[in-house]
Amino acid sequence: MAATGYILKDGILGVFEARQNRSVKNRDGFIRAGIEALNTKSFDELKISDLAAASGNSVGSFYTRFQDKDAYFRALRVYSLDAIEREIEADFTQIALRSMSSGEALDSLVDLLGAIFSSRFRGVLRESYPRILDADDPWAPMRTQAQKVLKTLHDGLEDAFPDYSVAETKTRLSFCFQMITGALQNDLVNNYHVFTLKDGTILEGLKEALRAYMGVPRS
Amino acid sequence: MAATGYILKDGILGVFEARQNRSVKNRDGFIRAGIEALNTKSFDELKISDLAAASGNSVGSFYTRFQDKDAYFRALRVYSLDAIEREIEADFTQIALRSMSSGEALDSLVDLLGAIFSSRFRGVLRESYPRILDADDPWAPMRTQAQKVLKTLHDGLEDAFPDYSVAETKTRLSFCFQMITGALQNDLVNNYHVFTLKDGTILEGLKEALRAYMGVPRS
DNA sequence: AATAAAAACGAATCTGAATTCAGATTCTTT
DNA sequence: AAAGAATCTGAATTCAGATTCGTTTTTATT
Repeated sequence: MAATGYILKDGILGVFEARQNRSVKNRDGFIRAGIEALNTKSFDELKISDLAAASGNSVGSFYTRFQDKDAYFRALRVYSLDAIEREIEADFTQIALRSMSSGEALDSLVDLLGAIFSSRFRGVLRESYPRILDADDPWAPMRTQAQKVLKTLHDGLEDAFPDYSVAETKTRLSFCFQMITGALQNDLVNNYHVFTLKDGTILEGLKEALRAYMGVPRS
Repeated sequence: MAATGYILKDGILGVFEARQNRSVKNRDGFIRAGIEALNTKSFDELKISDLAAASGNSVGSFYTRFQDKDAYFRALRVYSLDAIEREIEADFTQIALRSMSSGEALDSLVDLLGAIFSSRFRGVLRESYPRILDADDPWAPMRTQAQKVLKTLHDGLEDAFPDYSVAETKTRLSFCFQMITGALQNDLVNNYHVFTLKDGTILEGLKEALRAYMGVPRS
């Protein structure tokens, strides 16, 4: 029976199955090192030899786990999106939403995405965007997750915006989601902006703008 | 006297001065080919040999004009930002704004940036963002231009938003600007979004959201 | 504890695109 | 129209990393 990793699910293209625990540790070490390094450098700037050094492994052992550098990125992404998904499921629940006003619910969406984009996975996310159009549709789990979040939000709030029909509300919430991810992805790459995630100003701005867009009366 | 190019200003780091017209044509050919190619590929994917072939030049002649591939990108960027700047100066004027309501003025800002992000320079812009933090501060002309646009807007509209003080109006217009560029830059990289620049839906959404954010009454 | 399968190791090899360079050609100047 | 400067050319070179591979070490099985 194959040893099971506590970190990574099986069956990623180009990621070899680990039969011994030491290779699981090896693999997980590379993944941890990569996720961290991507918060400082671009993927192109990562050298296999540096990753090996950082995780106490050898270059050769990298290639016993990953077919090539691309397969390695796939592993980083699967792990990260998976962890993000778990955090969302835990934090963004129908139950929590029920106790909120429509404005607070919108705010909590902003905060949720803000937390994700400033998490330790931000580097992986940043590098994932330019690969969205790859043939294996790597962003599919993100889209699915976004749909779930929107459904959660919408199910709790379909009648909460009196200015708009149920259908219009759905469309508008989808636009809100896109505005938030647009602003945050932008902030990930840039650094000069007046409003930024670093000091929370971008989240404050988004909250106000989205409340206004959804016709939520001022408190 | 040095031959003067009709396309590129002088004095870019690593771009050699052209003394004969054939080298100006050569250089401009490379620049045109690059701007076009970047609407299809990433800068890393551009091969000097392909650029040479596309512009009817040789690999060697590339290096008689540009110190290296980076200097070439700088040239692409200077040329593009310059052309964008000229278009903005021509289209986004105080005079034009005077004939508009505050809502229409906001709309015209969205349209202006939408036009830029879907112009033939979109590839250069896409590649410029990840280089914003370079030591030579390549984005400086863009920031200057943004300030000018905001000043033009603000000067024409400082009393147009009764909900907000003059200072608050300024801050808010700056946030509007950032929302627009965020959404559009995002659209440049991604492709799966519901709202996109391709069909104008993203511009419509932005217009509505920003009007609401600025407290412009519905028409 | 012997054997075989996995895995680790890192120096050597490979790769492919950027860059160079030694003529060959075209301008510019006198 | 000759001389010298500028430019062009593309095959050869360089180079930074990714990838491989022959050995050695560790683990699992008997």
